[in-house]
Amino acid sequence: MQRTKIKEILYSDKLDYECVVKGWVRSFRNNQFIAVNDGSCLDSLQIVVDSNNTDKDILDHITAGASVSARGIIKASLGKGQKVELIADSLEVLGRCDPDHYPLQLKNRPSLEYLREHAHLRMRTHVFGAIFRVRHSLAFAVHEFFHKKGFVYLNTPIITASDAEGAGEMFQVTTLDLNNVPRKEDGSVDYSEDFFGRSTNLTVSGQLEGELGALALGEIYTFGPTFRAENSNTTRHLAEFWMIEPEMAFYDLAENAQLAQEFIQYVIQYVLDHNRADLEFLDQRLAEEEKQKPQNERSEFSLLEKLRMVTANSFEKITYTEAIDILLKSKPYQKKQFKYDVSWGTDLQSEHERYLVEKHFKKPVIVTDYPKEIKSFYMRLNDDEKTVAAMDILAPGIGEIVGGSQREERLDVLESRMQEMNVPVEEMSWFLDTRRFGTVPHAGFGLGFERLVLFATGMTNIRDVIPFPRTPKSANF
RNA sequence: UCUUCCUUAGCUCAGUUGGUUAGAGCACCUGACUGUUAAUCAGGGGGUCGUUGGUUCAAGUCCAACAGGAAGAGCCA
Repeated sequence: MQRTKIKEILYSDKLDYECVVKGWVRSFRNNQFIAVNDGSCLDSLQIVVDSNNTDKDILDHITAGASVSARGIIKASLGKGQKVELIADSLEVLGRCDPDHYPLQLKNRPSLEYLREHAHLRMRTHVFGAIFRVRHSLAFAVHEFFHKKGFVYLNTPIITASDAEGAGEMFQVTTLDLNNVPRKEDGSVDYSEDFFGRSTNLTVSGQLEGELGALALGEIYTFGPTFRAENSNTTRHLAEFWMIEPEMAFYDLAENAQLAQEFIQYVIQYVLDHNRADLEFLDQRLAEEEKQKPQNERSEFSLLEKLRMVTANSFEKITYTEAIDILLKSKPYQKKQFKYDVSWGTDLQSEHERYLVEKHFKKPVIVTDYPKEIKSFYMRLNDDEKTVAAMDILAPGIGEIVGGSQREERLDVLESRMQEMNVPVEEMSWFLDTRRFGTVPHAGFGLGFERLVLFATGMTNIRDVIPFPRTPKSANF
């Protein structure tokens, strides 16, 4: 008999039918009730066993973490905690779980840090089960959103020879023997002997290749792994993360910002519609965590309230110049509570972004038109020649979740910007070809998928929303 | 990379101004229990106090270095 998933049983009104259920034991109560979870949903199914008529050897091995298979009839539950339960006719232990050595003792509420060190098993817990089901739904919604809009999913290379992307330190990819590196006469490494015949790295962004796609297919998006070898030790940075990068021909900055907002609202609405139980559980988890904090640090909204606010309201849209004005007039600035000074021309610091998003507007904020000196060479120069058509979307609790811009499509302007910022023009000739041959105005943005998952789940550490986090000094599993 | 904090039983954490044999809850083991809901009840076992060095009559407690972890900053998504 084929197994039935627990989700199907719990989310259906059907009764009095026979089925087979397989999963992992969460708890065994009163020598009679086994709570079994199979990962298909947050809740467990209660299996009722007649212990007088069950082999003692089986009963002795019904322990937390053991895997079991049970066959029986689904009945309306006599107890109060659940609607239905499985009255078992037969019960089998598929895989024993020695409770003395099993690292997950869920009744002890192990800390997130402890679970992080046992990442190979943490997906069996309520919290991580919920997180990774929400993560899946978000990924699915990303593809659905772009597909419905007619975007082409483009796979940009993971290994790249371009070192001019300028988005951060790169991981080198090589098959050279590091104990015996071939050298040229001048002592430098001879990369002509390397696998690709040149120096290569893991990608830090698929944007430049994405632009090539957009200037042929119209609208494309990438969704793939991205690598930064920065020594960043924060709750919002990973060395390996997943980035979504749409790139659109014929879009200007305003259309770009509009798309980004629509996109975020769509995927959040998708999980509100499809992951209700998981989000309610994460909402409660966050509420309990908030209770531990002092009153003035607590969030005034619950997770579900925050998510509904994001889908229901337009994001606030301001220019960099307006943001500086707001900050200069703000109480913390006038009371000299900011650690960093505020002045036109310098980048917004975390404390400034947090003030704008969490105190002033209390919702996601799109900041546009930054000074050209603090942004990348490929962003389109505005007519004032001081600012570029850039946009960052700042989210409460996360900070920068989207970074994007209208791209510089004018060959002469782009070349002079590259020279100003010491970007090797010759090496980038393939990129400049798009501007030489049939250039068009276009725009795009990058969104850190894990930061989106952070926002949707209310988790606070990015290492808890990716199954196997890679951070400096840590690449286990 | 910088700053600050943390490391005591399998887990979560107490441990006073340095002072005898380092505690609790849960988990675990033994037993009881057929309507439990993180089941409950009775009994039991379990510790090189992160590592190394130092101060002291005496260090879980004070000092230093190292290791691991966390928070914040910078960089960014």
